[in-house]
Amino acid sequence: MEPLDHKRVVNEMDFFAGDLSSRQHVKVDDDHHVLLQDQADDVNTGLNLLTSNTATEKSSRNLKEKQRVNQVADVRAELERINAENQRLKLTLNQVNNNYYALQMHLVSLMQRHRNRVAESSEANKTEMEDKTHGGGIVARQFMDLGEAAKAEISESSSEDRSPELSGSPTNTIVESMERREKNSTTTPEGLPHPPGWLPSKAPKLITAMDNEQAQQTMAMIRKARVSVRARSEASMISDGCQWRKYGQKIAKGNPCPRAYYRCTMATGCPVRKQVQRCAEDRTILITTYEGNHSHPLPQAAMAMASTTSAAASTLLSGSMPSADGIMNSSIIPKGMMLPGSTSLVTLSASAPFPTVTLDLTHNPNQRPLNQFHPISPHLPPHLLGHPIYNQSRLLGTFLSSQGNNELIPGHLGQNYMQVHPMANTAATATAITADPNFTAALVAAIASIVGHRDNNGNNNSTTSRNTGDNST
DNA sequence: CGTCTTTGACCGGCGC
DNA sequence: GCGCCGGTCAAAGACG
Repeated sequence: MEPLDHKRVVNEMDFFAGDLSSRQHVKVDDDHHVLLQDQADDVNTGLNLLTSNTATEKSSRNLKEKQRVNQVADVRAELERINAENQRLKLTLNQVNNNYYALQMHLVSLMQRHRNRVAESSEANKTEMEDKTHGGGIVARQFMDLGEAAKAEISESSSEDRSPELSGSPTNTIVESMERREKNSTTTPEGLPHPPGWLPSKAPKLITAMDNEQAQQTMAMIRKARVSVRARSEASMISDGCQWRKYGQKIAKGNPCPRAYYRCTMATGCPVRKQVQRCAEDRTILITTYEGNHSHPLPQAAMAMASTTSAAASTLLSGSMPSADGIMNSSIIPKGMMLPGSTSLVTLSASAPFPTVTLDLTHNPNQRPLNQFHPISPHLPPHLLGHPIYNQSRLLGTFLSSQGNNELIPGHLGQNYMQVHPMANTAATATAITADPNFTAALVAAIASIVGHRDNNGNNNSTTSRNTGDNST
């Protein structure tokens, strides 16, 4: 707490000069009583402190006493305010999560219905064409099969029969995004107009060798699209709701910390892999890189992460791909979680070996490492750092550093828990949270990625590892 | 005994 | 062609 400016302690002091709406004021009334007063409802908190201006020493003593009282009141008020804010954020987050999930289900069901209709109509068209062209139809069919194979390669689990839960995985979203883009084309390779909802590989299509090659290249890129999550954690792996089995470990060049390779074991044959590695520069930062799409329903806890990462991956590959390393201010964070005026806390990289999205959930590296195993100890973090692995991401924003605030609301990606800490450290913390939409957006996104853990009552340790130590990283 | 981790071997891509 | 490097495989061992 900063020492008070005595000159300001005349009649009214505002310890939160700036922006908070529900802050408390300390008032000295006409009888020299120090009153704690809430700006919103003008409630006298009852801390009447008799003051005197007759003797200088008394005045000085009283002043110190006032300062102490002010400090206590300040902390108490902040505690209450943060608690209220915490509750409000939790409620909002729950609502947003529910809405997002419902929308996702709705969208997938609509798409499935639409595709069924398209498949039926194009099946009829195909039969008609084959009847007309005889031999030519055979050639066409061969190309069609190529197209089908290529498509089947990317969406290793068909989007037709996957459950709505699956649509949250990164590559699924990308594939759908591709399909949407191709749908926007106006003609088929044969020069025929596309029927509504025309899909390149679901509906019959003549694919030239060139098209096929390009398609395969694009699809290979999609398959390799990655989402990287940087989080501060002392555990060997962050919990994301899925079950993983370690299948390898390597020392990668440029980082003395070993990189661990995991594959999803929630279903046999699930192609999803992830790499876990500590940041070379700051070993309290854990970098988790996801690749592939799940071939099985995801639990709610995993859905949250999948939603966040899929939105990120989708943004990377849909629309304009950055020609070089760059930052896109697009809504990586699912729309419902994005606050107005906020920018994404994500860095995109297209020049990496694979297109990579980095969600940075770390913050000031000078902050002490957190006790990973404390159930409520999180540090959430808007501070964006570059991607250490590919050395190509850029700083998106360091809004708090510009405000001179190094202390943030405690929050981090815990092994089993995620909870906004009920108490912030300083008034500046509270100010930063409310004032900066970027922080709130980051908070929401990060919480969303692990919110399911609390729902699971802590019984959702994603790893099946028996390791208790951090021996892999 | 089944499951999982560890770790050296192996493979493929890429640059020189 | 060769070496480097990232990624994966699979045998062996650990663990409950």
